[in-house]
This record gives sequence, structure tokens and C-alpha cells, in this order.
Amino acid sequence: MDVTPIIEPLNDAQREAVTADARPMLVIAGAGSGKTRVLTHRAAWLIEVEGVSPQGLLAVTFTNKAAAEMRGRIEQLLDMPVQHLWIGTFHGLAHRLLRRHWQEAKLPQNFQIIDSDDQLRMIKRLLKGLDIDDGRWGPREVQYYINGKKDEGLRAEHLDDGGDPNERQFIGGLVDFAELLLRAHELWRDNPEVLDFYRRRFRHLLVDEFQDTNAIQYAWLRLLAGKDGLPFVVGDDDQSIYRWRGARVEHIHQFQRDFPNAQVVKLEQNYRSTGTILDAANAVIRNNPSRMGKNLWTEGAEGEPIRVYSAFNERDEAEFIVGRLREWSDQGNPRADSAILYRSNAQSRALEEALINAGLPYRVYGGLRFFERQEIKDALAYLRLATHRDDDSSFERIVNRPTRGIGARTIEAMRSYARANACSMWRAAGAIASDQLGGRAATSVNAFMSLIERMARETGGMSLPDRVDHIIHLSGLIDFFKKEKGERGEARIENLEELVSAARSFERDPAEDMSEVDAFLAHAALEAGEGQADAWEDCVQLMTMHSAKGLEFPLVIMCGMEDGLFPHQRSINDPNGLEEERRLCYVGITRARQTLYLTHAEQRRLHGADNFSMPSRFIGEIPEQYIEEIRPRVQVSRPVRHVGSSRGNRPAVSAAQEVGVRLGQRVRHNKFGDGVILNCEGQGAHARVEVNFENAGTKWLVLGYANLDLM
DNA sequence: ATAGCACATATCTTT
DNA sequence: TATGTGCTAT
Repeated sequence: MDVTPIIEPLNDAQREAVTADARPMLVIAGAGSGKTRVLTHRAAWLIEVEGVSPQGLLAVTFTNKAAAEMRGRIEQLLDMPVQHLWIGTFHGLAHRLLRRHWQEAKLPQNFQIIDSDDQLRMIKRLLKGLDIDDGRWGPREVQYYINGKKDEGLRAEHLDDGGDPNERQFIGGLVDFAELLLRAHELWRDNPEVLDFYRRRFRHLLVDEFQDTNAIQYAWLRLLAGKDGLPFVVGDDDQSIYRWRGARVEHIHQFQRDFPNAQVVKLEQNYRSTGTILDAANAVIRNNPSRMGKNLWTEGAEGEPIRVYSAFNERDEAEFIVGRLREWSDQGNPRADSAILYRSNAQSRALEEALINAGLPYRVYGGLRFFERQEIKDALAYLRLATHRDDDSSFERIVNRPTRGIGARTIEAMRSYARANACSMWRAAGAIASDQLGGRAATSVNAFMSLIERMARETGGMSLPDRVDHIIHLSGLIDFFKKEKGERGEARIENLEELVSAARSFERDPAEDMSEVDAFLAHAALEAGEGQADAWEDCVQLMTMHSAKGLEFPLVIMCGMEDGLFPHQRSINDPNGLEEERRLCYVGITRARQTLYLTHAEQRRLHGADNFSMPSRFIGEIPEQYIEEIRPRVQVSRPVRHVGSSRGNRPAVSAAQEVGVRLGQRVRHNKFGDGVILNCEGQGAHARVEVNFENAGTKWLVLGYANLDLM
């Protein structure tokens, strides 16, 4: 047997992991160190060399994209399609299990998956119905709270205050994302024979992005692994940036306790970035205590210095960035090789304006996904209601959309009937229409019900795409959006037509014994689709640092590098929060292959008010030797800090820090009144500050005499 | 049913 | 500043 293709492209550390014996394995894989390669080659090794059946492998990822990529690469490596290989997201796999074992999981056979948007609507409805007193808890907080608890593996009965709004969800057979994971865990926990079956089937568990697992996901893995399972997990503790949505880096440490005989391999050789970029990243992340410890290195060149630009304000920053991008593009580089990364989405606006002015094509990542669009969800709700009359969530969504004279009062009447009789809205509608409703409302409700019935009858025998096509017309949605003026309506109609194509190209997994419609609906819920399906043009890439994770670009510009923005104000006082921000910075830096710019603005308009801030402390954590300052602003006396991190270098503190004030700080003067510190220079007795007074204009004051009150 | 107004709110986001 | 949301008035 020729194992060369599996082994040869690997370095020593990678090979050690890929060819390891049957023991649990923890691979700490630094950015750009080839973690996907290790995962896929391990799978190929197990199948090809160890003779493990593809059926005995379970591979878990966080996104559908990663799952698809992994499958593709394994198949490429083995040079054949791999059937019966379970590769998927945690949610996708949980879903598959719950479909197969719906009875043991105590779910209705055709339970439906709802996305976060549906979940929020439902919570709103429930809160209204329950007449909750404490108005301080909005629906969003409740949703966040419920999901947070579920992610920890907790149910309402585990909490002190009982009263479970979730229970209602099961009445309609609706399952939210966190519920998928929780149920799948309980399925195994409470059904030893089911668990045993899967334990025997899946001995090898491959896990990607392990540092991002939340409690319930980890519990699920541990349960499946049992005593004899062989988890092979790959992750990077320094790239854990999703703590706020339940991810726990601690699982990396926990893993070593739970699997004491686990082998640990570190991948530190980086194949992506220049030496300078890696050194800078290493220097920044070194400031985080409690890491596994890891130092990226490369055989490649040292490369260019990291360039830092201090902009006057966000417009100056944007113009500078556009100038660099233009230069880049003029040198013959693809624009798509360049990316602007920012901490929060709101920052994209100023950049977009500058890019438009300069005529540089760009693409903003994020935003609404295809299956999350209103019109798409409306159409799917019709499809769902036509198949499952008792789906309340869909019923409420479309009962009066397009408007057909079924108002809030009528709906409320149906709700209370449904609640009183523990039945679905559909049944309630039918029951009420005949007696309790007034003539006009009754007519409308009857018309709606017969529309749905007709839809079901007429499209029942059709193929999925035809069915979708008929439904978007029969429902009146097309006509409804035609009336909406402007491009918006047109775009909606185009999307609805796109939905027909999506249905046409949808391929059902024949192993799954669900109807085609149900499979399509589950697909729509679990895979939100691309953000933009537009034709691909050579574009500058704009995105948050979070969404940049996993990507790489020859040219990266990290902007808004200011304390308060990045690290974000809300994380700055919490050590855990600050460490996570630093990891995010590490992620950002390590996206760059050859050129990296860091920009910050002294003044930035945020929420309509001017803010003044210091350069991000993360810039200060990069050793001076790697940095080249661009056009130091001579007229402003405050230099960019070059604090040599925490390793004993003499800290060079900014003038403002030296004299104990902060730019942007509010102060009071007994003659001039209230103001804000704009600038600062000099030291000791000569230190002066520039203050912008609300009523007295801008003045330079010598700190020693001015007697300012800091506020 | 919808337009208009007051009012809150403003990290990151996948499934 | 801008955007969304919920309530009121038409």
C-alpha cells in the first residue's frame, strides 16, 4: 500500500499526530499550522492504513462550510467518495440522531427546527401571554438566558425559579438550536442501548475547532467517547473568541483530565505569514496568562515591518486605507487578496464611503443570510403550514401576510382558545370561525384556511421545486411584494424565485427517512446559506475580525485600533474579556500573509458624539523593532506608544499617561467650566493639556497652574 | 391597517 | 447619529 500521499506532505509534528497510535489525542494547532490538513490526513490514515471502516468515523465541525471542506479534502485524499462517513456540524449530527430516534428522544416524528429569529418571536409571544411583571427582562435577554443555560446543559428544572417557557415549544414540536444539542445529549444519557450502539460504531471522533466547544457539546462528545472511544481533537486555545456564546477554552485543559492517557501534539510551524508578523502575534498573545503556551515560527522570510498609521479621525483613517488599497491594486495584485478587518460592524460605514468615492469595488461580509430573509421565511412558513397544519409558529407568521383582514383581535381570540383547549392555532381557528367570530373576521379566517387546504391539495403531488413555485404565487406573496415600491420589492421577488432554484438543486440524503419537504425545511433551518450570492467580482474584503477567523489574505489592514473600540470598552475591565479581545487581536494579526497595517484614529465619531482615544494597548504590545510608523504626526506631540510588553523593557508611556490624564477625559475648570482633554504634551512642571471647553472654546493650560478637576 | 411619533439603544454570530 | 420598536391616532 502506498501511504506516501498521506504522509509525505506533512512536517514532523503533523506526522506524529496523523500516524499516532490508538490513544486520545489533543492537537494544539497554531494559526496557519495546517490543522485542517492534520484532521483530513488523520481520517485518511485511519481508513487507508489502520483499516478503519469509514462508518466508524465521526467528524465534527462548527460550520457547514468547514464540514463540506473536510469531506471534500478527505475524498480527494482517498480518491473516492466516502459514503457512510458521518461528517457534520454538532447541530447537523444532533439533528440526524434525533430524526432516527425521535421516539426515544420524546419528540414528535416530524418535529421542526426553528432558528433564532423564530425563537425570539416565540419568546415575545410567550412573554406577552404570561404577562410577565418585571419589565426589565426583554425578550432578547430571555432568549440569551435560555440559550445560555441550554448551552450549559441545563434545563428549567435545574434552575431555582422553575416555570419553563420552553415546555411550550414541544407542544408544537418545535426545536431550537440549543435544544437539538441538549436533546441529543439526553437521548444518549437516558437510553443506554442507543448510546451503546453509537459507541460501538464510532470509536474515532475527529473534532475541529475544539476550543470553541460549549459545555453541552463537550458533554455530548465525552458521553460518546466513553472509556474506549478515541477522540482526536484539534484546536487552538489562543484563537478562542466565542466565550460570549458559550464556548469554553477550558475544555482543552479538561480534556487532559478526562482522558489522562491523551497524547498532546503542538503544531507551531506556520506556513502562512512572514516572520515579522508571527513575532508580533507571539508578542501580543504572550500577555495572556493561562495559555497552553505556544510560539509560532516560520522557515520563510522575515518580511516587511508592520506599518502603523495614526489617523486624525475615522475619515482620515479611511482615506489612508483606500490609498494603500489602490496602491496594492495598481501594483497588479488582486483586490480580493486584501482585507480590512474591524472590531464592530458599525465601522464599515466610513470605510465604505471612502471606497465608493475611490471607485474601489468591495464586499462586506456578514449580514442577512439567504434563508433568514423575511420573504424566504414567509414562503417557507406557507410550505410548512401546508405540510403541518399544527405548526403554530408558521401559522402566526403568515396568517395575515399578505394582509387579509385577520387582525390582532382575531388572532388573540384564536390564541386564547388554543391555550384553553391545548390545541394548535389551526384547530383554534377552525373552531372559532364557525361560532365565536364576527361575520367579516370569520370569512377571512375561512378564506385563509381554505387557501392553505387548497395549497396542500393542489401541490401535494408535485416535485419540490414546482411546489415551492406554486406556493409563492398562491400565497399572494409575489403580488404582495410587487406592490412594495423600489428595488426592495424587486429584490424580494428575485429572492423568492431564487428559492425555487434552491429547491431544485436541493439534494436529499437518501439515508434519511424524512419526506423531501421536511428535509428541505430542516436544511433551510440548519444551513442559512450564503450572505451574498452575487456574481464574484474582484473585491476588497471587509469583515469583522471574528468573521475573518479561518481566512487569510496577503494584505490585511486592521483598523480602529483604539482602546475602547479594540479592546472594546465592555471588555476592558474584565480580565477574561480583555484576554479574549487579545486573542481576537491575535486572530486578526495572523490572518496576514505578507503585509499588515494597523491604523487608529485619535478622534472618532461614534453615536453622533466625538470620542478621543488612545491607540490600542495591543499596538503597544508589539515590540518596536517590528513596527514602522507611517507619517508620524509631528503636529501632535503624543507619539504612538511603544511599550515593550511586560518583559522588562522600560515602558515608554505617553505624555498623557505620564501626567496622569487621559485624552478625551472630562475635566472642570473654575473659570472656563466643563471640557474635554484633546491633547497633552510635556512632562512634570511643564506639562500642558489642550482642553475643549463647552462654553469657552479650546485652550492650552499648564497642568501645574490650571487646577483642573478630573471628572 | 398603517403612518407617524416617542423612545431606547448602539460587540462579536453560527447553528 | 441611525436604526429599530412599540404605541397612538387616524
